[in-house]
Amino acid sequence: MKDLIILTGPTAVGKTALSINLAKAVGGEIISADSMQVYKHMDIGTAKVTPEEMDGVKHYLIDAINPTEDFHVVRFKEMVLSAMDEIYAKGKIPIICGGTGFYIQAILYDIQFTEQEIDCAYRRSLEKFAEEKGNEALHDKLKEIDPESAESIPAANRKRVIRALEYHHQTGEKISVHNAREKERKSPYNFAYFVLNDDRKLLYNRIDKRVDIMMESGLLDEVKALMEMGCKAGMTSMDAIGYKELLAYFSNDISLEDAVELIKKNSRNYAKRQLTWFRREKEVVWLDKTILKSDSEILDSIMTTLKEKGII
RNA sequence: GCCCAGAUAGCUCAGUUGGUAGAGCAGAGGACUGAAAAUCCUCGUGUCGUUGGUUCGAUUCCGACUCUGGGCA
Repeated sequence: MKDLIILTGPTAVGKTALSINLAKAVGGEIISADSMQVYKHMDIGTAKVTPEEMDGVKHYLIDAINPTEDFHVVRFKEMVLSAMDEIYAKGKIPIICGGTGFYIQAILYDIQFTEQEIDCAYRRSLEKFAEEKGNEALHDKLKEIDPESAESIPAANRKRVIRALEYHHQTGEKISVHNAREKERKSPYNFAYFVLNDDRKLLYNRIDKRVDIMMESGLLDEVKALMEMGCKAGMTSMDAIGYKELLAYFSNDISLEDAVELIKKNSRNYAKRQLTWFRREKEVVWLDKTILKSDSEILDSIMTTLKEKGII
């Protein structure tokens, strides 16, 4: 079994600096598991690692695609798998670092996705149907073909209702069956899964402060430049926190002050959702900064776990 | 100093024709398997500013006091 290190945690907890120290300590290379740092030209708002911070440690999946492109788990998985091959070939250990729990899970448990390309036309027709007939009517369609999914997905969650219908449409299988099957998967890796966490109040303070720093560092100009490249609301990349709010400001929907407050709030809510995700993951090693006070203590704790697992 | 308006959940406020109260936001918990920084679900007891009075009963009516706005001097 191949070794794999995962380092994650809520936004602004301090993953980046730790990941680089860790990579140096174990002779690893870093693969970003961040749904927004993959995009070029989105540096300030995604708090992307700078080349200086990388300090010679190789990073994958950073600045990998253009913000006008679409990105999703399947693409992520393909790219990560090839990066991992490259790293193993060098005899190094891959360190997956980033805050997108869903992406991490896809790699860790080697979740299988369907081969088909997404059928945009079908998706759009469902969207239109919901727009005209309402979420309930769409949900009723799902009830007919896959009652189990309909039971677990609320009608209001249109996105997931659409995906469930789409899955059935493409494969003839119920997505509930697929989900149940994938849930049973055992990881093909000898892995260590670390979640860095801190006191909620401290974390929120750090988030608020970091947003102020982003604004001082020129986030407005960054967003303006993206608009000039053709980025607009509705694109996957422009759903990113820090970007969608400033886009709303530029289209005169909200004041700058409100936009900044919204960025802070959305970041806080996001951090909370991330923690909900990680709590549910099995075999997670929590690194609690209220107990492990210094960087070296955290690193020592990680090294101990890695030795236990035979990774180093 | 005088006049007016407020004082109710962390915040902004609603309300109770007198029977101890509820929205939005913030916040908390949860879900998630090709949009995931996305999308969605659940959760509201608080000396109703303090203190007297009227009343079977006051957060609600009356008085005084304190504080906060605004106005007049």
